[in-house]
Parts: sequence; C-alpha cells; structure tokens
Amino acid sequence: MSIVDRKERDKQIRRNDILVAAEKVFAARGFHNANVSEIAKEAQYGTGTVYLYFKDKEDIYRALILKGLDDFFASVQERTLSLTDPVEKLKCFLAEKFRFFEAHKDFFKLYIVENNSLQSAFSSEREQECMDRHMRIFAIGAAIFQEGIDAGMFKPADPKELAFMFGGLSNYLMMKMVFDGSGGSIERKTDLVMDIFLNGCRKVDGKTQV
Amino acid sequence: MSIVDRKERDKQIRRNDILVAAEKVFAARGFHNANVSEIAKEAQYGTGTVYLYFKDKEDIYRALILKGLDDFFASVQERTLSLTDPVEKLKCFLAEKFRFFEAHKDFFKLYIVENNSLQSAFSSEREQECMDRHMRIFAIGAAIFQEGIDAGMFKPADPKELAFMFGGLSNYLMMKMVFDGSGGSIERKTDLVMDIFLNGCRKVDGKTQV
DNA sequence: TCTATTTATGAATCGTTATTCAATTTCGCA
DNA sequence: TGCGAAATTGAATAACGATTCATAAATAGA
Repeated sequence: MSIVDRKERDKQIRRNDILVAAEKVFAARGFHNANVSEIAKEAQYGTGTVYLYFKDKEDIYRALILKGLDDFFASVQERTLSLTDPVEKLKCFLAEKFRFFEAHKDFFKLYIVENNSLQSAFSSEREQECMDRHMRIFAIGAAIFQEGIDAGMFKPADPKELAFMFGGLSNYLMMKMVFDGSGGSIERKTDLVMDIFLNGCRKVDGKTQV
Repeated sequence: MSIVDRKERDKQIRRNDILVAAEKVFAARGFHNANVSEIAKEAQYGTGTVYLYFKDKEDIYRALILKGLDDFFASVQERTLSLTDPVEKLKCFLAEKFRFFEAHKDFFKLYIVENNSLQSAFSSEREQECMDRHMRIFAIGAAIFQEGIDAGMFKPADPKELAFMFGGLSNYLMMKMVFDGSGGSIERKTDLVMDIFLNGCRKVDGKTQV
C-alpha cells in the first residue's frame, strides 16, 4: 500500500506544482498569451509532462479556478458560520474576501479579470463546476442579506441584487488595491465598504438628510 | 473638391462598416477567438480590405473602444453640464450610463468584460488614448463626489475611491442586466443604485439604526 | 473609350503554439 | 544487478489565423 500511496501523493504534488506555476504564468501574461511550455518550464517539468496531469490548457485553467474557489469558500464558511448577526456576518465575509484575495493576488487577477472573457469561449465539463462554486459563494452573500432583511435590519430588497452589487463594490476596491497597491489596510477597506453599503455616502446631519 | 470629399466620406463609411462588424464579432466571440476574416465577412469585405483601414487586429479593437468612450463621454457631458446639484448630477450620470450601455450592449461587453484582460498584453499608441478617455469619464464621477463633499452633502472621503466603488456597483448591476436581462427599467436600476450608494441598505427606523 | 491610379481581393505565407509521440529515463521488484 | 512497467521528455506535428501581396476590379481624368 505504502508504495501506491506514495505514488498517488507524488502525483498530487506534481499536479500541484504545475498549478502553482500556471497560476503565476496565467496571472502575469493572461490566458491566451501564456503558453503551456512556459508553464512547464516554470514548474520545472517537460512540456509533455503537463499533459500527463491535465487534458489541455483550458483544463489547467479550470482546475486553478476550481481550487481557488474551493479554498475561498472553505475559509469564508469556516469564519462566518459561528456568527449570527447579519451585519457581523457581512463584515466577516468581506474581511475574509479582502484577506484571501490580498494573499492570492494572482488568483484574483485570473478570477476577476480573465474569467469573464473566457466564459463565452469555453464550455467544458469543468466550466459547470466552476460556475457551481461561484454560485455557492454568491449564495453565502445573498443568504446574509436575506437574513438581514428578514430581521428587519436591511431595507426590503432583492437579496440577490444586493449581493451582486455588494460584490461589485468590493471587487472594484480590490482591483484598485491589486493594481496600484492603494486602499490601505484590510481593516480600513472593510470598514469603508461596510459603511458605504450599509449607510451610504450621504452625510446625515440636519438639512442634507432626505 | 467634391470628388476628394466623396472619397474621404466613402472611406469613413467603409471604416465604420468594419467597426460595426467588429463590435458584433468581438462581443460575440471575444477578442482572441474572433478572427479578422470573420470581421471582414460580417462587414461584407475581403480580408485584405480590413488592413487598408486598420493597422492590425488590435487597432480595430482600440478604435472601437475609443469611439465608444468618446460617444459616452459626449452624451454624459452634455446632459450633466447644465445641472448644479451633485445628487442630481450623479443620478443623471448614472441614468445616462445605464441608457448608453443598454443601447450598446456589445460595447459594454467589450469594454467591461474584455478590456481588463487585454490591458496587460497590449501597449500600442492607442492604448494610451483609450486610457485617457477612460480617465476623463472617471474624472466626471470623481468631480461630482468632490462637489458633494465640498457642499457638505456627502461624507468626507476620497472622491476617487467613491467614484471607483460607485462605478463598480453600477457595472455589476449592469452586467447582471446585460447577461440575464434582469434588473427592470433604467429608472428602477438608477434609483436602486442611487439609494444604496447614497443611503445604504440599512433600515433606518428606531432600534436597528446605529 | 482608353490608360493610369487607386482600391479590393482572398489565396498563400509565415509565425505561433497546443498537442502528440517515439525515444529515454526512472522506478519497483525479484 | 537486470527486467518490464511507468513516467518523463522535448522535438516533431498539425492546426490555426494574422498579415501580406500578386492579381483583378473599379474609378478618374483625358
């Protein structure tokens, strides 16, 4: 058994080496400009070896997105579950999003920047898997808004729409941060987004309040 | 003169035919998957003809973005200039954004979805022109927030950051609308975004208010 | 109408790169 | 150590598609 086990484990290690290299190369040059031999070289393998672990170039990309989303989902789930207050949950979700993507900037680039433009071109079996993971994460946000609405804390609105906009708001702030390094600490960005999304940017004293 | 003029005018017409075709093809298949002969066929010209009007494939794409942004800028500028109240300006800007992109969905796909992933790969002379136009539009938003802050209507904050997030919020709602047709009327979407961004999604009666 | 000039064409070229595969190396085992 | 199986390799293949260019069509002016 030990030998079979080790082989399997080594296989996973090699597979992972390739994924790590691919993430770097894809993020640096974009899906279309990255080439497989480049990924292989980065991972210190021969070009053909890559094809022992992945069906084709797209398969590498999908596996990468899948792994990233699974990791993100797991970490959000773990931190969010113990909380009950919707506002706290939302804040925790957001902070984790900033933390995770700041720690995985390459993944962020792939996921937010590249992914959209690839959707249309591809339709592998994995495509659906990726979409499932994406929706699962989206659903966390939508559920929190639903809870908040039910609890009378948030205005009645379509929770999916809210989750969508909340995601957009935070993604854009993250983009700014990933590309030009601005935005300040995770704490600051979290508070900023929470404040805008929950309270708005309108000043609330006296006559300017509507 | 008349002959020279006509030639020039015809040239512009042909150039525009190609741009119209390219917008359609790029939006449908993405920059990398679209091919030039496809664009030529869509425009009812031979492949080589395209190269009489554009330097290369990227040049077509850039010209498209440039034209779209110029049109958008002009229409926003025109409608916004006469207003004085920052909130009204913002609302007008947003409504125009929804109106414009809803009328030019293909352009929206190119600009929002494709553009990000192409930034890194390209660096033509036109690239800078596109970025200039982009910044010019962004500046309109940032200026409105600045005015609002100065007038004491908005919370003191970095107007650029606000403009960025405001853009993200509305883009995401637009994406939803462009891709699955949801979101309701322009009026409704505008009000939704304005309300969230200005007042937040928190319910403001009694104990739930902080 | 006829020639010169401009414009259009799409087949051929050329470069690129994903993918394959025959040859080689490594590994497990006796 | 030596044999067969499994894994690795990177050069060769094959497909694709941007760009060019020799040829043809259209046009302007005489």
